[in-house]
Amino acid sequence: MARRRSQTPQKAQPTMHDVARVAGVSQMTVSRVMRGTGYISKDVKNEVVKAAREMGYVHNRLAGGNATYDNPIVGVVIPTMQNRVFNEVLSGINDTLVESGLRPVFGVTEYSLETEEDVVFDLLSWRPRGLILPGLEHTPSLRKIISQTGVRVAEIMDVDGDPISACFGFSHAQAGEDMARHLIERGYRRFGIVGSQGGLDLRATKRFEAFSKIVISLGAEVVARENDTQASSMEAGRKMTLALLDEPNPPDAIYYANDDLAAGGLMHCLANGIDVPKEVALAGFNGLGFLSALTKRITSTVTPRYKIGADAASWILRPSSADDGLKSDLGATLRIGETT
Amino acid sequence: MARRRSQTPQKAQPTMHDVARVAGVSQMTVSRVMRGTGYISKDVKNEVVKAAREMGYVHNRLAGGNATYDNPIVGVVIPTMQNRVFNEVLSGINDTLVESGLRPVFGVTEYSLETEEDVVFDLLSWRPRGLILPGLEHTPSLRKIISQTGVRVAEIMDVDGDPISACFGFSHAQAGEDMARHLIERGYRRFGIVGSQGGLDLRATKRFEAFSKIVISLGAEVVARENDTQASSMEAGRKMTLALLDEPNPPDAIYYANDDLAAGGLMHCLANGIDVPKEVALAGFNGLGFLSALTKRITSTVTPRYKIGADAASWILRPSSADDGLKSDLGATLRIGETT
DNA sequence: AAGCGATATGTTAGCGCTAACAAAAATAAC
DNA sequence: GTTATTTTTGTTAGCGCTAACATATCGCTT
Repeated sequence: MARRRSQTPQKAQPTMHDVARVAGVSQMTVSRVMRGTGYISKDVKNEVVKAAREMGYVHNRLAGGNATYDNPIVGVVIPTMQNRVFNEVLSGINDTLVESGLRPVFGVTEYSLETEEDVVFDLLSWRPRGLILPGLEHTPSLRKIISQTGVRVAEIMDVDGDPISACFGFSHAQAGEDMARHLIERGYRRFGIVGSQGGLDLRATKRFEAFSKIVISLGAEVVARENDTQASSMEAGRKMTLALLDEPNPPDAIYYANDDLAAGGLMHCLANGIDVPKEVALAGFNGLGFLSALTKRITSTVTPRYKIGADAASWILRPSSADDGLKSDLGATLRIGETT
Repeated sequence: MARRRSQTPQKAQPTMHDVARVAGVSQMTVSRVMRGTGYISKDVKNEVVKAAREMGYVHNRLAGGNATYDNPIVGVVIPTMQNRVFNEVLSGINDTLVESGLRPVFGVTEYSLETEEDVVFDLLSWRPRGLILPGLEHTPSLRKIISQTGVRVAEIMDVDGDPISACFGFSHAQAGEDMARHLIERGYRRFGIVGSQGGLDLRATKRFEAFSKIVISLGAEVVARENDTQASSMEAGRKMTLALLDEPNPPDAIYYANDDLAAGGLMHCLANGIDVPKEVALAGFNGLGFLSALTKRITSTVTPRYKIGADAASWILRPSSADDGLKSDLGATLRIGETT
């Protein structure tokens, strides 16, 4: 077994050298067997695999990565873990990476660009093969360190702006505009807007801005806004809907930052005998699966969450940098339900 | 800048040696500054930090970890990403680890013990400081490699069984029993059981078994079961509830594997004018926040998800192995709502 | 002014692994 | 049967970093 310079927290692990001795070959041969590269005879391979298994040897990719400057990991930054949207994005990323033998290492920003900076710096210390970041907005320091290290960066969820190298998402401005036009067409004129995260969700803000702009340009108005500082949830949606509809001149349609908030709104109406969409129309965002389980199908914008993750991951995996400046708009489509 | 043996995928990164040359000190001094250990004079420290920042130097923890046999990472294995329960567990893990400068590296098993084996093996190749695994059930090979490597393992979500070293969770048997007693006490006698993941969720199975046992021992019966192979969701819950209640002799109470399924059931009843709990009672599991946003508060068992993650992570961080064999029952409490 | 502990920096020898090169051994070509 | 080619193994040097062990330098006491 490997000798140690100092006492370790764990048991001393066998090294390739140890395996090599047991299998009666050179350490390099063990290395080749482990990586499955170069020429190895069947017999030797079996011998090595057997010895390794018996000894409980686990290939040390850290040392390997150190020797080759290339580690099979990708740094993944997300704004929050408390949101099922990112579950699906992460699934797409994870599935794609694992297929190629890579692993994601996560960092969470809690919607703070300053935290994002710290997180990215930390993730870079793992010398990842690439980075996946949320959105196109970043601090100057972040941009600087990215360009200094030359790390491959894929930005996701948004295409309204200029990517560092490549971005995968859809246009939030377009989504907001589409929803505004749809609601106006249906005859609604007095709009409420409900968000969360205290406006830190920059993508939601983009949707709301585009939405408001169109609404106003078409002669209607945004009469009320609610923006909780907490994380988005059905509870928050229900609470804010109550607040909005309790006012003297309530809106006739509410545009929510996402489906959870909208579903909360629907629950409020259901519980209080408010007719949807007669008394008030509701529209969400994301087109999550659970909407189909509610009593009324909520109008929403369906976003390609899994695909965004999968595409971003496979772009990172692609060695070519020919497709720099790539703006991949995966599209978001309005899905009209029974609440508008 | 560092010389390279071969062309690299990324730009050549500066090394400590490069920073040292620019700052006019030895490489070891840079190492000390980066890690904040040993004696360093203010002037030298500032000089080094400045040089590093200008050059865009990022500390290479891989090489460091290789030299010290100790990497600030923890391998985290979860059954699925498509479940908000794990979001909260992961939040607890992540918050706790990040506070101590560690990072989680994830693996997903999709509820397969064989996949778990592969995932753990892969995670071990990062020489993590510890491993967090879901549940107490694992394959023999998995157990073998764990004991051979001596890696620190925290098992989470369950305490019904013997942990490898320590476990953090609650008793699913107890939770199932509590729910059974509550429902029996309320007068329900004909039970339906609704699960998902095709029975692969071993913890749900434990709850259902304890539930059924108590139900039968108290003279009532389980008249119907539904167990979708898909992932758990409101949609699946609604669909299975329909199937259950469409039969000739429907149950008078349904015990769901989790809140999403139960909420789906409530939606089905709501949409079809079925009185809850008069015609049928519904009970979920987990006590997720969104339950409070529904039209009726669903009876459920509240589980300490965040705390499970946080406790498991801080146990990994604790160097002492004195608390081996630790079984930390964080408790799950019945929360009676309006659906039973 | 010598002596001392505390502070501050440098030197050396690796960590476990892989790229690159070298050298055998097996096979094919003629 | 010899040479060219392919397959199989080994040797050497080094990745970027840190533990352990020097070696200075400083401030302070007596």
